[in-house]
Amino acid sequence: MPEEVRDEKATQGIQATLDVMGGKWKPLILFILLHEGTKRFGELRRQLPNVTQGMLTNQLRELERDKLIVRQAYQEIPPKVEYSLSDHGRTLSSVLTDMCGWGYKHIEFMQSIKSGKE
Amino acid sequence: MPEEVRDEKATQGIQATLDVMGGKWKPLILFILLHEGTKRFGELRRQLPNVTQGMLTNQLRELERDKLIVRQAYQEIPPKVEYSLSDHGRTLSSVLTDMCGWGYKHIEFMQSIKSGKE
DNA sequence: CTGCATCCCGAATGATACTG
DNA sequence: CAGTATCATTCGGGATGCAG
Repeated sequence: MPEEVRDEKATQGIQATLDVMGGKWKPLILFILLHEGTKRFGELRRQLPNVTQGMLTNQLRELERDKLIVRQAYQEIPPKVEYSLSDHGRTLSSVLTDMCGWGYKHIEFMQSIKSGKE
Repeated sequence: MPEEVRDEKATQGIQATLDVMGGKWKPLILFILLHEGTKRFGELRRQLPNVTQGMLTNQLRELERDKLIVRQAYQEIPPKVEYSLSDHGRTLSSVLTDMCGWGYKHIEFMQSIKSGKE
């Protein structure tokens, strides 16, 4: 397989991952659902003080569309909606963990450089 | 450690990773440098037909700022500049590979759903 | 050959008010 | 409580022309 094609295919995979969890709040939402299980809309909202209702709804809709989370609505008054990771969403766990780990090493690396300069 | 704090820290790491490789062309640039080693500016440009000069320069500058790649300029006429992964940049390899792998599984997963529906 | 500066656009994000 | 609608804003991405 020519290099260009292989590179392009590799990037497709990475791009797909980025498309799915690249939103500004998606990583945090996924992380919360991964570690704390099912959450109601209001609970998520309270745990994400800087996210507006509209944005939260938006991000949740996209995650649902991409089959990473499951939305369960109860037809009650008052309304009640619960979100949880799907089985497919749980397969993101290792990637999420890896990125988290690398990110921390990166932050430390940058700080070590900074302090070394000054 | 309270849940909110742990979540926030976890997200910091993920966010740092996203900041660093989240640009539209960065994953591909990193992948090429990872697999093919040092490249001249013009070579990269030819391998990324859809990226404008300006964007390529931009992305390379950011990657350099984040210490993922090394820029070596030769003071010649005509100018010659080579880019290569730094040691730190190479530590991204496993993350890149993981994301690539998950992305592909995701693409297949979505296609299996689509074909199942129709 | 390589890179910078400038302008421009559309998408993503965010604030606010309203509804079942 | 959960969600929609609308409008403002910010920002990444892209085109073009110039420069060392």
